[in-house]
Amino acid sequence: PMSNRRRHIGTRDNPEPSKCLGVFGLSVYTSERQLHSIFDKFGPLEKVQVVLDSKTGKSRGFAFVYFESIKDAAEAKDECSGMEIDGRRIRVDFSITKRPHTPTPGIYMGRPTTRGGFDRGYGGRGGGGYRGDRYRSPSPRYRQRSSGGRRDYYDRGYVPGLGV
DNA sequence: GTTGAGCGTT
Repeated sequence: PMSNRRRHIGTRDNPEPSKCLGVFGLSVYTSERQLHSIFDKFGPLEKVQVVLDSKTGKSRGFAFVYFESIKDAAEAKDECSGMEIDGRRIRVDFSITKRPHTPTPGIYMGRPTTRGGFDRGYGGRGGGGYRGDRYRSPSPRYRQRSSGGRRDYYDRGYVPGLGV
């Protein structure tokens, strides 16, 4: 197909520019409102959609952010890819899929866990520990706001004035 | 309060 010097467009290797960004590698505790406040800085958003597991209702660890402007989306992609949210390094790209898929008929099609090299050999985890409620950008352009850590409280139902 | 990577439900 086409030329072998050029990869297909619309694949994960070559996402076609879009107003929709895919955000991957998220902590399951990162909420839409967190993502909204982060990506909002680059331009108005249409919506933020964290993909939830149908049965558990928990985040599957990735999300889609819809910008109104494709230009803002491109800027946000460059600025936010590689940033850290809740202790996870996220990857941001133009989404290759547009809309949600039709409901999955089967059971969770998770990857067969070939534990061949991950359970061992990655053992830098001891003592490391994530603080877990901060995000920061690899680029100096992005500045964390002073309210950064408080969003977690909102996400867990804490509302000022209603008592703790 | 999980750790690999992961492109989607109403």
